[in-house]
Amino acid sequence: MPRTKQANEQLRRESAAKILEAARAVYARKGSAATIAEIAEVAGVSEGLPYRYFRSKRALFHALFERLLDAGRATEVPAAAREGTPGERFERLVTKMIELRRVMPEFFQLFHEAIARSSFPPKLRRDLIQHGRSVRTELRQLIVEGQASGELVDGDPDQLLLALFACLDGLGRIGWASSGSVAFPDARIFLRMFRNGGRAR
Amino acid sequence: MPRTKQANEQLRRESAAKILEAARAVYARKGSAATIAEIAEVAGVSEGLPYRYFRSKRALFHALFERLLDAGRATEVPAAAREGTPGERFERLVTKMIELRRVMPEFFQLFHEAIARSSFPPKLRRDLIQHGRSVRTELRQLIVEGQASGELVDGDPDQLLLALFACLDGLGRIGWASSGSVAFPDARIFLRMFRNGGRAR
Amino acid sequence: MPRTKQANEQLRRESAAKILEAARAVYARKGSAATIAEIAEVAGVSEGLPYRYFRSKRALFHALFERLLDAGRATEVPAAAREGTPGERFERLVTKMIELRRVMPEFFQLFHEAIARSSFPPKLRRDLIQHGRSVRTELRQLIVEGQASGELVDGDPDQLLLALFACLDGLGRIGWASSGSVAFPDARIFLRMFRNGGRAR
Amino acid sequence: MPRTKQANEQLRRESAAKILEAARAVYARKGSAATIAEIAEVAGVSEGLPYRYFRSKRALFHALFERLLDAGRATEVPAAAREGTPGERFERLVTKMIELRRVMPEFFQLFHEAIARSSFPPKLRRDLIQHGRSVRTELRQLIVEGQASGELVDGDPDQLLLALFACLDGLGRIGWASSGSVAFPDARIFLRMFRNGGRAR
DNA sequence: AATGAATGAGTCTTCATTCAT
DNA sequence: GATGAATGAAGACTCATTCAT
Repeated sequence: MPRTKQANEQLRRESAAKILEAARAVYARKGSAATIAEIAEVAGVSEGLPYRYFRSKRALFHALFERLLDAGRATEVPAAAREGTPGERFERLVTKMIELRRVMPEFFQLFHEAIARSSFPPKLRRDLIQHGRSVRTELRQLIVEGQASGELVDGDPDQLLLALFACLDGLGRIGWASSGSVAFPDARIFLRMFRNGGRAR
Repeated sequence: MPRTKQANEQLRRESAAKILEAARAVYARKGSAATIAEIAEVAGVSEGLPYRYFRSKRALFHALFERLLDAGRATEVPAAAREGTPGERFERLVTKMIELRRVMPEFFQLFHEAIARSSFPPKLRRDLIQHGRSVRTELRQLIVEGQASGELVDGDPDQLLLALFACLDGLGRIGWASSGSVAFPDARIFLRMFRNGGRAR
Repeated sequence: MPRTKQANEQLRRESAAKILEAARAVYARKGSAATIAEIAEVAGVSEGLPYRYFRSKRALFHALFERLLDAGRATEVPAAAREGTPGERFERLVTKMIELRRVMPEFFQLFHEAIARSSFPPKLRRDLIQHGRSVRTELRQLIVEGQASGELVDGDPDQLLLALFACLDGLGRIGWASSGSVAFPDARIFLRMFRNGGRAR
Repeated sequence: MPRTKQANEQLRRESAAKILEAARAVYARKGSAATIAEIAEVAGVSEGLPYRYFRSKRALFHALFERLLDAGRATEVPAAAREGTPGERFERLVTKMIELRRVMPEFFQLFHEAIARSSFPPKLRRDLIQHGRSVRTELRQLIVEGQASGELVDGDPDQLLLALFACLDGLGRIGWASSGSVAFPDARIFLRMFRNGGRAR
């Protein structure tokens, strides 16, 4: 007697998940030199199975990346729209972004691959870049407002933004390399870069 | 009539240099998906020539990386041992390190590949990690001393060190991605993270 | 409660027939690039079912071909042995063979595959060739007799036979390509090749 | 010292020719089930070499087919444009076409594959079909004219055309199967189908 | 009896590496 | 010293076939 529809769906979902998870793990270790054979081995399935779920190796990674992108978008966007002074909102948003680097470093790793490698799926790449740009725009706006209110340090907003993203990128890399096992610096250390130093001003 | 010894030497050195430079350029664009065929084309030599100078593709990249490592070591190490208070030496060293990220980002890109990819030549990897560790140790020492002298901000030195390296990593990535063409944040922005904000200002 | 023996038999026969029919349809479209997956889909059954009825893909096609061969044999052989002059019997037989090309072109398509592809099941191939040879022998005999009686045109009987089979092959191809939908030339056109044109007209 | 440009070109031409010739031979035997491995073996080269000359297996066959098409076009087209009555021109052209089936049956084999298999390269397919259509049109015109002049037999020109192409297709198949080794029927046998029988008309 | 998820051997394809010139 | 045609091992991908349900 054939399996029930539900049982089959369940099986398929589990297999696809196993393969995606294995792809993530192997990709983390080997980058785009990851082989299907190794992914299959890590997933504990045959070499052919990934092709029943993804048209090609490329498509498998595409699906993986899209999933990460979704996860990233889901958490990051709503964080800024809140009450409070510009400085408070800036600090809250930066703290949130640092936390994200700790929790899901794959997303940010991916972000950089997408920008660096021209072989990356163009649509996904555009999405990622668009996403990055919108976050950047929002942060710059907060910096300018925070400077006006005297909460944030003076200086070229673009330089400050660049410095902030350097820190964030670096944190993403640390998170990626250590997979959450290593200590992560406290957000307040970074906020000191931006807070208007002392009352004397 | 054969060429003179010197002329031959000269030719050899030029060819090897052309190939290494091409390898660097292609590696920057394609990562480890770089092919010998493309490197040869960029270098303007035949597909077979790289094998007269390097035993294998691996050896070619090994040589490339070693060269970068040498360049990195040459500039970075001597910079710290100098007179001045711990805080001054710390700031000088950090400024220097930031400058290096701008000038030779390949080196730092390489550094991270070495750590991330298990396929990296082990000896070179050890060298790189050793180098990183020594820099790290030196900086940690300076932080501790700077805190003692009241010049640097209080807090867990390891967290501060981690934060510093996050910034440096991020700067390396920015430098690598933009190949020197984009604005680079001023070192003083980062130093604000570490300077004891209260009185000394 | 199990189904009755008869009901089961019935089911089995229907499934096998569905699969064979689907195999024929897909084979017509894709040739030996036909896949079991597509045949199953066309038949509206699962991918695994064909293996309950046929040991292998090869065996499935073998069964299909054998069925076609049976059908061909059933209609073609008895048609010739009849009364009348040799010329009349020749014309009757040729007309019948032309008609067959129109009605079941698969059989003749198959015939040629069998001869051309060395991968064809040898036993079936032998049967097909044997069948062809016997038809050929009979026709040659009729040509010789028809020439003796003055009804058929003079000339090398083997050349005439070859010409006849060229026409028949071509008609088979036309029938195969058009699947019965296109006009088919009248048998009398071809008979003109063989009829002794001078007096009897 | 490197080979001269000419020597290299010579080598390349020879290799490409060897591979194409092997492809033709294997394709004749196995159809589209031909493998690159076998083609390479027949050509006496490595499995990888075909890919230095053709982007893919498909492209290799495409090149092969195009070459056959060129050869076919080169000989067939000019044959008709000549003086003489329509009947004479018709007979000359048909004789020529029959001869072609004997000399280069691959071309006509190909023609049918192109029409039957939807996987065939579309552009090439269009070319082949276009070529076939133009020949067909020309022959039909000659039939109509020949009927008007009383040289050719009466009857539906389309049926006569169909009968003619059936013969030609069949002859192509005979030529293909036997590779020139077997006797080929005389063109005059076929012309009898079309010649207006006797003076009595 | 039937299903369809899973397997793995066989092909296509790429590319580091060799070698005749 | 240099070239680039040729090799062949490794990796992507397909699909006939198996098997748990």
